[in-house]
Amino acid sequence: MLEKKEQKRREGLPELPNLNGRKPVLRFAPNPNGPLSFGHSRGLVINAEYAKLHDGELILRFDDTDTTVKPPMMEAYDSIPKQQEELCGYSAHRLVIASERMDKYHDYAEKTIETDFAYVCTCTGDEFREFRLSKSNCPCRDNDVNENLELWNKMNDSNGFMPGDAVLRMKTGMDQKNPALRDWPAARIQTNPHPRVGSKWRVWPLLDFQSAIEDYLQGVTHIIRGKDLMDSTRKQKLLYDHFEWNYPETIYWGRVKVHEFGSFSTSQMKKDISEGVYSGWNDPRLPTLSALFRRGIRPESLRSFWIELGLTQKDIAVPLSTLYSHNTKSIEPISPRLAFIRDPVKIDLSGEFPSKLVISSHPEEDMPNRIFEIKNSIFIENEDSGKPVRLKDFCDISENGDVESIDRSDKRPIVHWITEGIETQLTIAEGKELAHVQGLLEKHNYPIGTIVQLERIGYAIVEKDGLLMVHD
RNA sequence: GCUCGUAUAGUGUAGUGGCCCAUCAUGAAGGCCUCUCGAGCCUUCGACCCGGGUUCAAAUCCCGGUACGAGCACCA
Repeated sequence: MLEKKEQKRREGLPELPNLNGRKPVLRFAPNPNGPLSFGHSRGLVINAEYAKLHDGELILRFDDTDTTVKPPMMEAYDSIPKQQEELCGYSAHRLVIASERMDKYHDYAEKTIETDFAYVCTCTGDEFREFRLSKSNCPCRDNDVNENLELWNKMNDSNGFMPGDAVLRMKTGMDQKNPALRDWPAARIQTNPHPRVGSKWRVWPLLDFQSAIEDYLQGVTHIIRGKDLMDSTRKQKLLYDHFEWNYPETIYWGRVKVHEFGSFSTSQMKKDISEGVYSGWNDPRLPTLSALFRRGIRPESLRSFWIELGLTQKDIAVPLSTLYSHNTKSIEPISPRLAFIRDPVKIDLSGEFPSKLVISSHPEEDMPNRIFEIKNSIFIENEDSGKPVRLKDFCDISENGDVESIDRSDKRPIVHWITEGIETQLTIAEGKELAHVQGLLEKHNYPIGTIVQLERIGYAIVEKDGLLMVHD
């Protein structure tokens, strides 16, 4: 009999391919040349969710094998694990630091040489590019194993080759259809000291080699990576084939662009911060995780945001408002209401009205009440003045401040107001600019870091010296 | 140049031959509720890149276009 298949909308992340009852081992491998940013949060969230979903393991790996182009930043080794935990809700099961596993990479590099799957190439980059394009062998390819071993030693010898003089190449074949796969480079010489291990090593593996070896050693079952690394997968598979290892399942995603963030690179941010363009890594204008957290974007919002975007290979552009709508859902129930009066205008009240009001801090949730002692005047925003309005939770007044009704008597606009307040600055990150709005903030004693909702304005977070806009 | 990938409403996304005159979210418009321009609820708008082919039947398979993106680094 034919079974009717129920087609329901799939919720959440798609199934991990070829799991076959295994507990998956996933990894996220940032370069600690700077702190985590919005882009990293995708990899973190998706990998961590899968690991949690299937009771598997998450590996946090520092791919810190470049001391020249992307020199490691020591603080990042501390800040990244902390932020990983904050974002994912649990800390990674394993922490791997590539620079401390160099002996393994060297062992395997030597194995590739000994098994004649690698050779030391002393051609220049330009020379090799020609060979690659013309599918012709470079002269170094004919070195025998012993020659290669000798040259390898010379790469490792501080009196031997200098950076740029020689690289180790995998002998994948110059006749590969895909030019990217032709005898790809696996290791090169760097003499800049590494901040963690100094000058202990001279020959450092490149990503395709280091990552491939480490994934094997860690028993990684599933790799989730950008589709820009598709050729990386193919290169690594050739290495796995040589060692007769099984390559992990690989899932790719496309590029994500957030228009409001424009293009930031870690190195550019680093430069701008040192030049004082930004106040620090958590400057609200920056797309770093610390800035987002500071701005009141909650970890669970980032998680549901990325899960909803899913794992398609499409390159997508998402407006920040999508992230905000996720965030609103999580902060709305916990945000007490406060009045913030921009451009305040004092209104003298006349007529009958109570001298004390107790107003709730949230329309639905149970929160401590706000208590107002009302004297003879209140403040409203200039924009709301000059017309009859309803003071929210208080009374109807005329344009002159005559109290016309305690109960709501008509459909006049409802405005927020305040008896007295503290001169406060609200900071708003608008693209690459910071806008500041002065106003009178209702008295409160919420601690720093509390997200409040400024009535009729939006959400803001309490900072030491004022308010920082979350979003509206 | 070579190689690889992707194409469903404004934006994301579900959907792997019939349940799809296509899902959900977000957005926009309107309404309800509410003493916030917040939250919630309701309604409406809006899409299968193009052209062939296979098939009784295609968003789903095949071929060819087109568009966009990526790799070919001594970065990750």
